[in-house]
Parts: sequence; structure tokens; C-alpha cells
Amino acid sequence: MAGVSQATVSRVLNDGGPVAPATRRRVLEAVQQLGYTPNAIARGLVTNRTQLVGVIVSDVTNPFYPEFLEASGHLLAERGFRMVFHNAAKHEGDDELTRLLLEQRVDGILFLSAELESAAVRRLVERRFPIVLANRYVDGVVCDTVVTDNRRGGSAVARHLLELGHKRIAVIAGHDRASTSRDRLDAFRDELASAAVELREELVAEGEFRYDLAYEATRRLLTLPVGRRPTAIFCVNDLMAFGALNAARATRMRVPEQLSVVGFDAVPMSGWEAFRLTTVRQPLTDMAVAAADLLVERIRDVRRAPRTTTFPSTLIVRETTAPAPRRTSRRPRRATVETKR
Amino acid sequence: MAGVSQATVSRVLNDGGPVAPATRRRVLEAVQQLGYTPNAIARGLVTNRTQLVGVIVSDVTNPFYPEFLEASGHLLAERGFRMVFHNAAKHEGDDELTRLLLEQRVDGILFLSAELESAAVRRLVERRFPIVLANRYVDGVVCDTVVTDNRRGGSAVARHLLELGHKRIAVIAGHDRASTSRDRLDAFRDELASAAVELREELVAEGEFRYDLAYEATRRLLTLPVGRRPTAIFCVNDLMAFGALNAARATRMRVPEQLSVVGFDAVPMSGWEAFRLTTVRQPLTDMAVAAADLLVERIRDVRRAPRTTTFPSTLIVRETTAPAPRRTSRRPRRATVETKR
DNA sequence: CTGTTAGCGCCTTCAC
DNA sequence: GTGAAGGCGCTAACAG
Repeated sequence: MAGVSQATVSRVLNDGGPVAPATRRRVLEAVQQLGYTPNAIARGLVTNRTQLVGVIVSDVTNPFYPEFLEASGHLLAERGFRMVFHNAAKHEGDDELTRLLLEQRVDGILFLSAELESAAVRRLVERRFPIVLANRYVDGVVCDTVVTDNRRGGSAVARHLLELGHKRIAVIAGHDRASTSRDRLDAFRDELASAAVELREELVAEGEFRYDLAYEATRRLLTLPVGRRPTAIFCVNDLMAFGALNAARATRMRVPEQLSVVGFDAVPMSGWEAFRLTTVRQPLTDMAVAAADLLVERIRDVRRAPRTTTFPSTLIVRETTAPAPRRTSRRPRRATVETKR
Repeated sequence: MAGVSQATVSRVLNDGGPVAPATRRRVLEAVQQLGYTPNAIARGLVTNRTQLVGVIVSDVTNPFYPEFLEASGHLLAERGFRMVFHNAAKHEGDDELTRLLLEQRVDGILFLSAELESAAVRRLVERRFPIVLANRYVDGVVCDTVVTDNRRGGSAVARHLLELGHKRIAVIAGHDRASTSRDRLDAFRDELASAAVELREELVAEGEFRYDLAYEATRRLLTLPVGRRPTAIFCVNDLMAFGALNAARATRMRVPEQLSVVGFDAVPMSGWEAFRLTTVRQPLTDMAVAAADLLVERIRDVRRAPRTTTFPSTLIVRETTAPAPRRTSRRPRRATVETKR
């Protein structure tokens, strides 16, 4: 229609060489009129680039991830990439998902919460396939990674609870396939130990990062006889802290007077008046952007040195933590101002 | 390596014809050993099928969508489709996103919350491109659609509030580009009118389905002088109801004693002890599955008659609604049991 | 049952 | 500055 060859059209559409202004105009007009849409598939076949990035999320339903998705997606879109989204939750494991993404010839994969032992991740790294781990790392795998300083966060929580005089502290863990859960808890435990406070086995629950399990675990903890019942619960993510808070409410247990609760992540919801949760802030948006950016860089150059970006974590004291209740039922003073440390 | 032709390999990998068991075995072995991954791109070029489905979401951050995404994604995965995910929020409009998806040669598009005037949707339907509208419909467009009975839901809310004796009722709308907001409010208004209760202009706010705007709107409403201040607020989605609830708490306004709040959607969170929100249930998961299923069917057969599936909506009375406060400050009785009507 | 052949729509080199 | 030709990896006919 423009009276030119395919090659010329290709050139104007991809800035792939010199084209006379007049020709360029004619081509663009024809494109317009025909409503021509270049076929990315065919292009991908020859360029070996799809401008597609796989994103594997462990549970979209956790409010942490939508925030992350939004920010990463935005940056990727700006850089001309689209996301092939997979929620790993109940479906196939990393392995199967990865296979699908590779078939699809995505240019890279963003793992939002890989598991520590992930064989898929390991294999991809060996093959020098562009991937980025966000939020969690994988043991013994060197690749682009974006995390926060989870150990520091865990220590800060412990110190905060110790300062408030808590001795019987419960913990709701994620699961041990997650570096986040492990790091937060290890540091937490270490800090308690250095104050000679022990974390009793009966007060440690596995919550799998899930609301419902944390809810149940908390209910169980709260039925322990008074002398063994925890005065504080540290949940390794906010979603589980919400479970704990709600369980406490269901049991008519006053927070923070009778029970302190701490979360981790500082998802926007945690600041809502309904919760005012004491938690550890991770710079979510920054991390999401950094992760997406790393991936794009990696795709551009497969052989640059892998980089790990560690973001700081900050304890945010809100209103779900207070001094440990004394045996007598005097009502303890309650923290009111929001402080960052 | 298996000593056969490409064609044969193709046949064993796609059940594309008869293959001798022995040959099949040899091929599969070779595939295994070579770690061969078929190139979906090349396949797509010839079959004109990518097994990719575009999903356009208006705001992943609204807890409504992750639930939806999870369920739809699950069904699509089962049927062998992957999702190309786009969050429409701050980025390009439908138009641009659609263009990208078409370039990518997705087999179909799932719109999670299209806008009423969406030209993109209209154009796609004209071109007989497989799309499904979920949650919202588009005026004058006939295509596969999955919605709930929003009008009935709106009426039910109105009746509930009227029965409780509310007269000064505020409304926090979404925006008028959404069929959901419009239908819920129209029906709500009609029902009030038939009880001779008027919806005053000063009590109608636009919340854009956003938490923050609903929060601000509620604060404004609650600063009105007592005689003009609403005794109940109907938010057209749960996210905004959470905003209202939190704003009420920030203002030390007791819910439901001094202020009733109603939402819409019944996202899982709405049942949490922290909220116990009176709301309208939509069978979220069923809708998500139905929508995905419709899309797959449509892709299989472009010329089947378009179908609209309307799911029922159910008022769930929880603990954020109570009889309208009387001028005197006697504390009104408060609903405690969860009832469905 | 299996191999051969001809594209799918595009980009890229190489002439002109 | 532009066109012709080849090929990306695969599937779909058609032979045999």
C-alpha cells in the first residue's frame, strides 16, 4: 500500500536504518489506515526477544504482593516489557512454571519469593538465564537479588519486646523454605538469647505466611493457662499479624494491654486505624522497582556481575505493643506516638 | 539424536498423529537428554495460537482483584493458558494496553473492570476478537460478560438501612465510568425514593473505589453539623468501606452506634473481627472461574452466541449497621448475629 | 507410521 | 535509501 518492501516497513517501525522522510511518512500512513499491528510473535522468532518477563508470585492474596506487582509492573511497562504472571500458590511448583515460561521464551524471570531449595532457580542460574530474586534469596545461589535486612528487622523486634519487659514471647513463623522467615527468626532468637530469654518450643507455631493458620495458632496460644500463655506474639509477616489480632479480638483479649502483637512488612493496611500494627517497614516500592530494574539490566547484558541489593528495615512502633502485663491486673501505660527507630 | 525427522518430534510432542511406541520412546528420551524445550514462539507463528490470555485489571491493590486473579489464573492454567498481566491503574489506558496485547498475539483478553465507555472494548468486539468482561459491563456492547446483580444488591442495602430507621444516608460512589457503581447506586436511590427518603447531594461523594478518597470523604461527612450529618454511609465497595470505618475510628465516632457503614463485595477481609462489615456478597470465586471459562470457550469458537452470566448478590448483615441513633443519646440495641437475606 | 516440503511474519544481510 | 533473499523453529499437508 505504501509501495515499499517489507524491509522498509520493518526499518521505519524499528528505527532499523536510514529511511527517507517521505517514505517514512507514507509507511506510517499505510500502517494507520490498515490498522496494521506488527506480529510480536514473528518478530520474537527472529530476534530471539519477546519483551516478555515471567513473574512468579507465591500468593497474590497476601497484600504484600499486589503492591509489589504494581510497582514492578509499572517499571517493566516503561521499559517495554510485559509480565506473564503466575501465582504459584496451589498450582504447580517452580519447576513446572519455569518450564512453561521458558517455552514461552520470556526474556527473564522475576521470582517474588522463591523457596530456599528451589531447584528451578538453581538450574536457571547455571544456564545463565536472566532471573532476579525479590524478597527472598536462595541458599548458595549467586544471582541478582533484592532483599531487606531481615536479620536487623528481627533483632529490632526482639529488642523492642524485651524493652517492654516481655519474657514469654510467642512466634508465628512462615515456613523454613523461606529465607525471610528464617532470617527474621534467627536474629530474633539470637537477640532474645543474649538477654537470656528463651523462646519456648510450645510458643513457636508455623503459620506458612497464611492468615488462617496464624489465626488458628493464636487461638491455640491464647488458650494456654495463664502462666504459660505468651504476653507477646511476633508474626513474621503482617498478614499473619492480622490473623493474630483478629483471633485476639475473637477471644476478647485486649491488645496491647494483655497481648502485644508485632508484624513484619508494613503493608499499607498495617497503618489503618483498625490495626495500628507495630511492624517492620520494608521499602516495598523501592524494592519492587529495584528488582524490575535489575532484571532489565540483566537481560540487556547476561554477563554483568550479579548484584545483591539489601534495603534497610525499620521498626515502626504503633499501638499493638505495650509493656508486658504484670500479674496484677493494673492497666499498663500504652504507647501512643508512632516512632521509627 | 533420535534419528527421526522434525515432523515426528512434533507429532510426539503434540499428539499430532500416529507414532510407533518405540519411536515415541526414543524421541522422549532424546528430549530428556538434550533438555529440549519446544519454542512456543515458533509454534505460535504457525498455529496462530499463543495460549496466552491478556488480563487487564484496574487496580491490583484493591483486595477484590487478587482473589479474582487467583481463581481465574487457576482455571486458565488448567486449560493450558498463561496470563499476560496488566494493571491499568496509573499507566496507559485500555487502548494502549490492548494494542500491546494484540501485538503479543494473545488468544483473548479478560477485562477485570472495564469502563463503561471503553472504546477499546467496543473495537475488539467489532473485530470479533475473543474477550470477556468480568465484574463490569460496557454500555451497548454485546459480548461474554460475568457480573453480579448489582441493582438487587443496591436495593437490599437500601432496604436494610431503611428498616433500621436511617433517614440521613450518605453514599460514597465509585465513579460514573463503572457500571457497578452506577447500578448499585441507581437501585439504592430508587429504593430510598420509594420510601420517600431522599439522597441529598451534599451527602454523595465520589470515592473512585479508592481507600484514601473514601477515608477523606468520610472525615468530611463526619464534620457536618449534627443535624446534617449522616447516620449511615453506603460505600459501593468494601475497600472504601474500610476507609470509612477507619475514618470513623479516627474521629472517635462509634460504629455502629453512631454511624452505620455498609460495603459491597464481601472480600474475605470484610469478615475479619476488626471490621465485621455489613456488605453484599458476590460469589467472587465462582465469577472468576466463570469468566475464565467463558473466555476459553470463546477462544475455541469465535462464533458462538455471546453469553451474560449474572450471579446473585446477597446482603450479609454483620456488625457495622444498627438502628439509626435517636437524638437522645440512649445507646441503641446492636445486631449481633450474622444473617443472610 | 514416517519423511519431505512449504510456509507462518518478521528482521537482517547484502546488493544495488 | 531501498529491495531481494534467506532463515528464525515449528506445524500441516501430502507422499510414500
